[in-house]
Amino acid sequence: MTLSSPVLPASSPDDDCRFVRLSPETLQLVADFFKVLSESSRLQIVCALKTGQKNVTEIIEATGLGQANVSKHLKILAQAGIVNRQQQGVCVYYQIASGFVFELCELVCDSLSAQIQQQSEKIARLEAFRQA
Amino acid sequence: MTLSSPVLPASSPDDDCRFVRLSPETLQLVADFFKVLSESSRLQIVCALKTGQKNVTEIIEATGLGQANVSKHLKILAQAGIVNRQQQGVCVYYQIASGFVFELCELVCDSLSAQIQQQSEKIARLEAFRQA
DNA sequence: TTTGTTTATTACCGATTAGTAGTATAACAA
DNA sequence: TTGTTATACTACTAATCGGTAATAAACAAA
Repeated sequence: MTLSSPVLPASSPDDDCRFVRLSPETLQLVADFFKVLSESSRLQIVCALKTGQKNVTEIIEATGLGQANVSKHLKILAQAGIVNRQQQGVCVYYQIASGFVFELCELVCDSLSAQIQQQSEKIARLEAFRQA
Repeated sequence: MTLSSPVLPASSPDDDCRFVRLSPETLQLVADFFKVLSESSRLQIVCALKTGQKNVTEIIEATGLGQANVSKHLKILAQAGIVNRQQQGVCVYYQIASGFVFELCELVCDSLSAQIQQQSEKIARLEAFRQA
């Protein structure tokens, strides 16, 4: 199951460039998904849920964010399919819908680390050159 | 090379939850990276560069975006380390810095496809239930 | 020099959004 | 019923951001 859904074009086997042919509408969907993850408050909430489901109050305590704020962000995360909502009596519990989010975040972390590593090596070389 | 850089905490071998322990500052870095990819115009530019390097004029033609707009987005993409800048005479050529971006986008595409697939199956079941 | 081309930058407008205070609603307990 | 707790919702403000027109700078060609 990759890109065989009705709205996303199918990829041919000998084509490693399927992302190039995506329509503007599909790109907008992808961009919208990235936008959900482009707010540190929402990433904080996602992190707080990594160890298991939490209700809203527990999320508020874990993140230090305001109640209305958390509620708003949870709605956005739920609409994006990143978290699931489950009512249990008075409380509403939220949990990560798929570990996929963490895959994404760790890929970005790795990339950022590599980038920073490269930059510091470049600076070190420049420094060595300046000394000589 | 994963998270051994100075600013990002190292992960212990038996820990598959390194993302949980990231500091707010690191989360902000990750969020900022996602924000760069959260605009369909920038994704269009990335797509246009998938087949190889292009100068600004070629990118403008490929995407249909305005010149000032493309220039601004290219600056943002370059600052994020997603594209590389290379001056060749009068023209400035840009190219994708790492195929990593496409990995990310295709992961999101796959996830969105799966999501849409699930939703249409759910609707189909509801429809079948309504008919009966 | 003058003209045209390529790219970057600045200033501005309109739209979006994060955070918050206040309010509403729903479930439960006393 | 009354009060309390948990969550959601509704303006509202301040800040951010995308798109664009205008300008500038660098360079090539006539």
